[in-house]
Amino acid sequence: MSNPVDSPGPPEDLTGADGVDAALESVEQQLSLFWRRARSVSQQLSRQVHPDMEPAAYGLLTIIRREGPMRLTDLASCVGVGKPSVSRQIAFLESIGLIFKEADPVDGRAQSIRLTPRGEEKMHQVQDARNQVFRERLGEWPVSELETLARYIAKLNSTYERDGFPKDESKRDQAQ
Amino acid sequence: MSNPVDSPGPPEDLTGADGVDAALESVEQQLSLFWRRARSVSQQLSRQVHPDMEPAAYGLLTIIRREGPMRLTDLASCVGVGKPSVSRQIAFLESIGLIFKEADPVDGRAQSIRLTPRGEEKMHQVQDARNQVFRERLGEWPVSELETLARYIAKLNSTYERDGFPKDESKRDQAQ
DNA sequence: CAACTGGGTTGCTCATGGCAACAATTCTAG
DNA sequence: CTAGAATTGTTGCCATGAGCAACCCAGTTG
Repeated sequence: MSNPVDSPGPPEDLTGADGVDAALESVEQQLSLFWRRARSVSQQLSRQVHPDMEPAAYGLLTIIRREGPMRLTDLASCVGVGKPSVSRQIAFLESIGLIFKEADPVDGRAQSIRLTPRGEEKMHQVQDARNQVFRERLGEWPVSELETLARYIAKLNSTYERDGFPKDESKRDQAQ
Repeated sequence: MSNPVDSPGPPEDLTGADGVDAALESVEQQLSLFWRRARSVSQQLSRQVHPDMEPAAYGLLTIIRREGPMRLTDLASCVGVGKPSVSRQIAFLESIGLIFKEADPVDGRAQSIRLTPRGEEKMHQVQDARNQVFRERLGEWPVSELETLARYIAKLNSTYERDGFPKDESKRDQAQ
């Protein structure tokens, strides 16, 4: 923002803040639109791949699977929502046998949430199906673009991280 | 339950599709995370810029502003949600005096939705404030990345378009 | 022991959106 | 010209997901 960089590649030679402003506006609008559409798409997708699997639940499961057993609070803070929501989701997932809660031997209050074998299995199926759908939608994209997109969104996500979520306690700061 | 959706041995020809697969998975995960986080961020943002302005309403207003007066159905299809949702949002926006509905002289059923002067004014304020917030968050990004991000998300959005939304036109009530 | 802290759950409410059913209007046959 | 189809927008009912507050239970500390 401070420095009008001589971009070697792209020819967008807009001077500093102007270009940033325009670009920010584009990002904002596209993001806003995407956010709104994403709901129906995500529900649709979830219903395709597995009717039992709620869209929100899938996100939790991927994290648990990727990060290994973790406590509910960590999970909540990782996904960026409050504990109550996660608690309910987890309760549901436990009720259908995809995860189980294991008491932490060290800390009696805490609990390790982990996938059951059936959960692992289902995740395989669902991820397969999801991958297929995504490939139908984005398969024609050049790999480099996909990678870039993933990287940028990850960057976006990490940007949100440093600002704090309604984490229910400790950091319930309300940006004012 | 038994498993009605098992796809037994689909041709897993990963002929060079490995990279695509991995990239798709990244995109999927980041998108999933983003979608989940975006809600709280968006609400937070909306509350900052203007407490009266619901997150969803803002999206509608930007579109109306950009595209000019339009009918409710077009608006709904443009934003990718059903008519009922938009109808309610619009009713709310009208109740707080940001838009008004003008009867179409040609088609008695239709109505042109347009911004009131007050709506224009408020949009200015809100957009200013939003821009500021976005700049705080993304201002350090190189312009080229912002532009690329915007372009990719736009591409993503257009990808969804061709697939159709729950547009509510497809299935109609079957007569008296 | 009591008091405090931190992990998780539950009750209530809100925001958003879908589907179905509806009223009002226009269009299209016969 | 009139009956039925189609379209525009509205409303009722319900589902999902999330937040806040209040609560319970286990550990920690004095």
